[in-house]
Amino acid sequence: METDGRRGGRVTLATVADALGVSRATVSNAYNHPERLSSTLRDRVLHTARELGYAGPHPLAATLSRGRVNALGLIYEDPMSFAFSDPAAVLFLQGVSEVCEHEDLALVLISGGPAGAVARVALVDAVICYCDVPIDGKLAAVVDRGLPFVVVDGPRLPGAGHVGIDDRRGAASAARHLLDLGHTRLGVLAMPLVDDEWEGTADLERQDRARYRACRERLIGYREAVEAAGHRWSAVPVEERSPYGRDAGRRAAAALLARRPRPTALLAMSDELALGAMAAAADAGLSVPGDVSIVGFDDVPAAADAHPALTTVRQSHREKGRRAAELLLRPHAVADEHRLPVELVVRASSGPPPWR
Amino acid sequence: METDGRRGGRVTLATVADALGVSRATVSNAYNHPERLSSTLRDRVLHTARELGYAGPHPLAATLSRGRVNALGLIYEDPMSFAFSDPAAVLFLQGVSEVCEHEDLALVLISGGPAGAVARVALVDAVICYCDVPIDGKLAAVVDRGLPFVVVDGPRLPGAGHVGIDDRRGAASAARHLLDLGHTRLGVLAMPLVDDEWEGTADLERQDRARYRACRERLIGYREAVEAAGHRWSAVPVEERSPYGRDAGRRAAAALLARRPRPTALLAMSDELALGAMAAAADAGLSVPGDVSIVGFDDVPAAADAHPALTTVRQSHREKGRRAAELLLRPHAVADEHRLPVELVVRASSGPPPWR
DNA sequence: CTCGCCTACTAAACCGGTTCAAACGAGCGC
DNA sequence: GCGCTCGTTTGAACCGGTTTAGTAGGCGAG
Repeated sequence: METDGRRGGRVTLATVADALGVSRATVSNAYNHPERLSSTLRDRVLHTARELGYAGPHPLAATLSRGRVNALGLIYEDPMSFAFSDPAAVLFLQGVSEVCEHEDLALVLISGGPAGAVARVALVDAVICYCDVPIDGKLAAVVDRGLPFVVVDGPRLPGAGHVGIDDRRGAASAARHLLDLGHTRLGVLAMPLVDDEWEGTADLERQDRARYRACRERLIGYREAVEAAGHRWSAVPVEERSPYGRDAGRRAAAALLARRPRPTALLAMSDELALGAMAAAADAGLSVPGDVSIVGFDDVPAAADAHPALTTVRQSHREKGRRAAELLLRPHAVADEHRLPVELVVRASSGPPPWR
Repeated sequence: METDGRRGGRVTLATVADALGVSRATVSNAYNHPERLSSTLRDRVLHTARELGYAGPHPLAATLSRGRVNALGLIYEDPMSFAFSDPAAVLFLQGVSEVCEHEDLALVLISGGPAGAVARVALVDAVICYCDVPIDGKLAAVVDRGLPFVVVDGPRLPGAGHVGIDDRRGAASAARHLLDLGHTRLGVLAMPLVDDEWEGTADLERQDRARYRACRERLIGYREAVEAAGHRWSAVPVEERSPYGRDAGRRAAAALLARRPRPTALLAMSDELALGAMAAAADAGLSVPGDVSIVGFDDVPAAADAHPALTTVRQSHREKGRRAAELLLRPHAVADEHRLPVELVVRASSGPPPWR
C-alpha cells in the first residue's frame, strides 16, 4: 500500500484515497462512475473530498488519460483580434459557439503569429480553419499534430472537411444585377488579393495571382457576368486595399469615384467595403443610387440598416459556423463538403445609371 | 532499459528514444532545451523524429508536467453566442484577444450552461469573468478549482481582480445632460434587472432588487441626477425588457412612447437599447431629437453611425478587455482594481424638449 | 598522477489522474 | 455444502511527457 497522498501539500485524488483508506480507483469512480460504487462509500468519498478541499479530478490529468479535451479550436487567418472587427467573422463565431454551447465544448481561439506557436500546443480535439489560405504555419501545426480539421471558405484539402459557398455564382449575380439595370461603367472594390499589403488598381496579372480562394472566385464571377454582357473585363478597374475593413472600402471607392468617366456602379467584395464605399460617395457629394449604385457581399446586419439599405449577396455566416462545428463532431463526416446557398438581396443602394 | 517505445502503434517520445537508443529525457531535451545536447545528437534526434512521423511532444502531456496550459479562459454571463450579438461584448473580446495574441496565449471561450460543466474542466490557467453576477455555477467552478480570475463589470470579489467603470457617474452624466436641456418627462430603458425574463415597468421594489451591479449602479446614477434636479424618481418609468438586444429596446421604447403624457427623453442603459429606441421612434412617426431625445450608454461604433448620431456615454470596452487580460498575466496584481474612465459624448440624438 | 570540474547524457521520480482485468465476498439456487 | 453470479473494490498499467539528481568520461590545473 503506502500511496503518496500528500506530496507537497497539494490535495490530489490520492490524498482523498489515503484519508479514507481506499484505492485511488475508487475515488476516481466516485466522480466518473458513481453507479459503480455503493452509495454509502460514494457519499463518504465525496464528503471527505469536500472536507479536504479537493475540488475534483484535475481536468488536465483526466484529459491526458482520456485523450479528449472537449474543446474545439478555431484558427483565423489574421490576428484573431481582427476577426472581432469583421461583422461577418463575428457571425461565424456566433454560429460556432452555438454548437459548442450545445455540446458542452469549449471554444479555443488560436492566434499567436503565423509561425503557429499557439496552434502547435493548443489543447483542442479538432480545429476549424476559418481562413482562405494554403497551408501556412498555423495550419501546418494542425496537420502535423494529426488533428481533424475543417476548412471554411478556403481551398479543399485532402482529408479535411469543407464548408463554403458558391462565391463565383454569388458574385456573378451581383454583377449581373447591375448590368441588367443598364450600368456599363463598373468598378470593383477588392480585399487583399495577395498577402503583401499592396494597395492600388490590380491589373490582370495580379488578379491572376490572387491567393485567396474566395477572392479569386468572386473576381471570376464578376468577370464572367461582365463578359457575358458583352463588356471588356480589362476595362473594369479593380481597386485593392489592405486590410479589409470599412476604411479600406472608403479609400478604394474614393479612388474609383475620382476616375473620369466616373463609374456608375461599384461592386464590393464585402459589405464592409460597400459600407465604406457609401461613406466615400457621401464624401464626394454623390447620391446613392442616384449617382452611383453600390452592391455588397455578405449581407451582414448593418447592410439592411444602412442608408440607403444595401443591395448585397446574402450568405449565412452563422450557418457556416454551425456546419463547420458540426462537421467536426461527427468524425466520419469530416471529409464532407458543405456548400451553402447564396442569394442576391436587392435593396435601395442599387438603381439604374444616372442617364437612364 | 527496455522502455516501451511502441505501444499501440502511436509514435511517442519513447518511440523516438528507443529508435535511437537514447533516454527519453534526451529526446525531451532536444525539443525543450536544445542547448543541453550536443548539436550532433540533437540533429540526429530531430531527424529520426521526423522520419518516424513524430510531431513533437504531446502538448497535453507536456502541460501536465509543467502545470501550465498557456490559455486564458473567458466566462460570459449568458450563453456565449449572445456575446457575439452584443457589440460591446465583441469589442471586449477584441481587447482580450489582442493581449492573448501578443502573449502567445490561446483564448478559451467557456459556455455550457449555468451548471458550469465546461468551466469545471476547461483547460485554462486563469479566467476572465465577463459577467455581472454573484457566484453562480460557472464562477463557483472557477473558485473551487482555485484558478486566478478577474471580474469585469461585476461585483468585487475577495482575492480576484476587478475591471470596471464608474457606472453611476456615467449614468448620472447622461441624465444630467437631458435635464440640463430642459427635459422633465424622462423614461428609462433597462436591460434585465433580475434574471427572471420578466418584462414590464419595474417599480421601486424591483429596482431595489436589481441583481446586476452595473445595472443597479446606472439606475442609481439616473436617479441621483433626477432627484438632484428636483424631480421625483418615482415618476420616471423604468421599462425592463429581456434579453438585452436592439429588439428589446424597440419594445421598451414603444411602451414608453405610448404613454400620455409622452416622455420627451429616453435614457437607455446601453447603445443597443438606444438604437432599438430610435427604431421605435421612427415606428411611431416621431423625430429624434425633435419629438424625443435619446441617450445611450457604451458608445459602440454603431452609435456614431446612427441617424441621427447617438448621444451616449463612452467607455472603452476594448481597453477593459486588455486590462482584464493583463491583470491575469501578472499574478501578484490579480487582486488589483482598475476603474476606467467614462465620458458623455453629445451627438445629434439629444436636444431640447419640443416645447422649448 | 590525482583532484576537481565541466559537459553530455541517463535513470527514476513525478505530473494527477483513468481504466481494465482480476479479486473478493455475499447471496442464491440446487 | 457447492458452485455461480453479481455487485464492489482494488492493484497495476497506462496516458506522454518533464525534471532533478546523479553518473561517466574527458580535460586542465596543481
